[in-house]
Amino acid sequence: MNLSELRYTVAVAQERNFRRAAERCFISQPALSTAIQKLEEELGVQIFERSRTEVSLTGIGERLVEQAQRVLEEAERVRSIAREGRDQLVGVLRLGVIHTIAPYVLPDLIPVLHARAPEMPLEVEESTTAQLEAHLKNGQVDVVILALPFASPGIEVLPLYDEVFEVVVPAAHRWARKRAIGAAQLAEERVLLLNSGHCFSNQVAEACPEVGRVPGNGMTPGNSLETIRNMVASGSGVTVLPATANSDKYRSALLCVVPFTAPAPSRRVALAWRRSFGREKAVEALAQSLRTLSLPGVTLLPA
Amino acid sequence: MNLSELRYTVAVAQERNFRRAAERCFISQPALSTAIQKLEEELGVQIFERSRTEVSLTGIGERLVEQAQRVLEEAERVRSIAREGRDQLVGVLRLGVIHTIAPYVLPDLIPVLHARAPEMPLEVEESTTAQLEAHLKNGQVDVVILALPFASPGIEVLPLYDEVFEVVVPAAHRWARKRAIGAAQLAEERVLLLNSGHCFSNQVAEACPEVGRVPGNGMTPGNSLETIRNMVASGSGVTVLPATANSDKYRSALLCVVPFTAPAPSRRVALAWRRSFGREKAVEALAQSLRTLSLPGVTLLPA
DNA sequence: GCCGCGTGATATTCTTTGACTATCACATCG
DNA sequence: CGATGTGATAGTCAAAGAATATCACGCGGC
Repeated sequence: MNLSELRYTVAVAQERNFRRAAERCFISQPALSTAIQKLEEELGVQIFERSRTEVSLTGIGERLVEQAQRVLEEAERVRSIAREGRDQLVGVLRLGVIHTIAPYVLPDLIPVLHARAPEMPLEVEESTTAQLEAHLKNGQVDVVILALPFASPGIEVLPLYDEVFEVVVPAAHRWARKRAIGAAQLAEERVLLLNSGHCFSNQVAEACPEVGRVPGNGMTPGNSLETIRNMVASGSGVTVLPATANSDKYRSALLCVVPFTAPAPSRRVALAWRRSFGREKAVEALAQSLRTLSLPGVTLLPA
Repeated sequence: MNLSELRYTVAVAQERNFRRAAERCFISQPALSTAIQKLEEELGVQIFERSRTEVSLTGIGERLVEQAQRVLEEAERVRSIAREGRDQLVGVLRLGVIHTIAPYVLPDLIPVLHARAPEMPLEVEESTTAQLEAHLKNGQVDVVILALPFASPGIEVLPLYDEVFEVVVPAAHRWARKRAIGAAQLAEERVLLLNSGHCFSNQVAEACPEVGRVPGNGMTPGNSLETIRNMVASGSGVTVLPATANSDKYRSALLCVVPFTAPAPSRRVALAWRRSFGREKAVEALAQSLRTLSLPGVTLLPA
């Protein structure tokens, strides 16, 4: 039994004539006859009574045709579901974002992406790179916004922009008026950083090796740069933040942002997704949307 | 898209592993892979995400699999309906019977046939041979009980039994005490018969040509031999009835039944059905049931 | 860090299936 | 009685579906 046979059966039932039914099915009459015979044989039941003059349904044939129609309708719904799903910009996109990017990029990103792909709701997971990598691989998220370096088998990576780091000190700090600060100078201060589960802390430590030598650094619990910013404002020390975390929105009278002396340390932000994730258009829409945001301290990479 | 592809898709969705799914479908893994690819291609949608390590459903894939299952369920119901219909002794049998047989045979036939085929309800149409032939050919009835001669293209005929004719006269009639009456003698009397739409009247007229010469004969309106019997009881004339119409059940003090002198005229009763009517078992059950009735004046024919 | 294992994809071959054309057998109708 | 229209049958062929053999690629153990 296959869908063609059911389609032919319904056609014969409606036309009550093999030739006309065959025409309607775009096949020859013998092909139709043998198809119906094959189905009747397989089902072990006579569906039609053929006299020379006319075709009629047997009692059981009537029930079978009715049910065959139901099968064909449900099959048609498969096609219609597929039609709906054809647009890659339709359907939930599960997006992972590292803690040190999410709060500073998502508020701007979401409206832009929504304008570009209005039928693609986001489900956002904010976490660490390690966690997001695992969830990316097991399919719990589809695309991740993270900082390089990052590589993983089966995972595609698209670098998007570079973002400089900046020093944040209390407003009353002796560095508050400085034009720029060298990385080595950070060794003089207590530098508050997120714990080492966060790539950003490691990148700061790498860019400013002197920081690592100061005891008490890098011990902050929690996952939020905002906590650190508050601690700095309260005079617990200084910190280094990515530029997007220092946009006007986060300005405070208690804090001063001071750039690094050139070359300022920075991180490269990228998208990552499973190579097998089929919705390239969705990834592209996300990348384009991120590129159109004008974020402070950010240099776009060529597409 | 065909049912196999849907079946394979559901299997992969359940196993989340092409090899195991292929095994469950009794096909090779490559065959499964290509089948799924073909379906995805046709639908223009990716159903599964294949990483080296595991298979998972895309968003649209989940909906498609669910719908595919629905299609398969409905297809399975086609098979189950066919299974039910496989028994030819299940389902309505539309039976046509001529007026001069129905009232005398059906009351005995129905319980016997019901015992033989309890799941085969009868729909009975009582009519003339001409009308029944038309209804048989256009499918309004399936099998007909009638009197020979009868032949029609595409119609199968099975003779069942011979039934003698008998003369019926009022109890006070001068023939009431006779042992037998010759056909020619009927010319002496007013013989009441059904109108010529009924084969029985014609057969009587043929067996007793003298009857035709008496004016006023064969004019009875209506389709019932009982009307004629009542007319005879009331003294309007005499008549000829088939033996089954004279069983004990219909005996009356006002009437006497007198046999013809040998060789008594008779009619041959038969079944007729469309050659294309597939339920030979149902016809056979009907024939066997009729043979087991012990009807008066009836001689069974060899099967 | 390399090798073996398990995964799905691909290439090639072969069988099966579905469809075509040509033709038949049969009933109907002028 | 021949013309017409019906579904069935015969013979042929191309396309679909499946099998075997093999590949490419992650992963996990040593």
